[in-house]
Amino acid sequence: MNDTAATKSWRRPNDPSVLILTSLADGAKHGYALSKDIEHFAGVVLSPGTLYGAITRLEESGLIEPEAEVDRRRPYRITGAGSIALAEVVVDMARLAAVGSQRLGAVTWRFA
Amino acid sequence: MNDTAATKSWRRPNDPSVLILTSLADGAKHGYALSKDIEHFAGVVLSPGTLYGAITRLEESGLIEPEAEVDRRRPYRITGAGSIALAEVVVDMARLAAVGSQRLGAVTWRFA
DNA sequence: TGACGTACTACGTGAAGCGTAGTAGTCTGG
DNA sequence: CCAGACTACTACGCTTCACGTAGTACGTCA
Repeated sequence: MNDTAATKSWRRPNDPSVLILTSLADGAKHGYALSKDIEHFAGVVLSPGTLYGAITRLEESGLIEPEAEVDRRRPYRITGAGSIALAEVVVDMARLAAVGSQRLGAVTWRFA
Repeated sequence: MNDTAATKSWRRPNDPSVLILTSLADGAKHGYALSKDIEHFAGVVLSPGTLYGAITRLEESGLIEPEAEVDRRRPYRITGAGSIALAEVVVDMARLAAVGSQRLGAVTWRFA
């Protein structure tokens, strides 16, 4: 359907990548701030290994890029490609959620 | 937030499990039919290894259960626990998609 | 000054995605 | 009537990633 080669290569795994992109979508953040933000909006705590591993892979894929290091904070910002990829994933997730709820038969929709 | 122990243990990986549950949500199907249905509604082709591996794990988790084998078709049906789990995932996905689209700033919503 | 919060790096393990190959039955058409 | 396509799986192996644990280091506040 969609699924460009680039998309496929990083969308494969779970979702820490998606969570990171989502978090960066409203402004650059460094690792620790990311983990706090994600914990806040998704209720998921990513351990350092997961977090920085995913960050490294996202950077290698060109979906996020580092800003100038301040103190020992290394902030990252989402790239254009990253925004596009995130948008695609968001649409896919929404569609899948729609199909799921439809097939389950009228799920009570409540997201705060 | 939510995330019961059971949920966590199988939600970890990617999504073939979610796709399978979604597909089974509107009726029992055997492996091959599943793969066709998933290809149809999600545009994703799962290779046998992925498909039957995920099926096995879902069965071990009690989220789906086999029906009587007819011919050489082994149909599976979603269990109560499976429906609940799927509903949770659907809500999570929808919420994540909502946050993502919000942060991206008004994504054009179009799911056929 | 020592405990706590911040901000990472490094490393190892296990599980799962994914593909490839192989088996076997059925069904269709030339 | 047999070759090829479709159906429906099983078995195996590779690679990647999630995830955790441990460790380093700096700042701050009591």
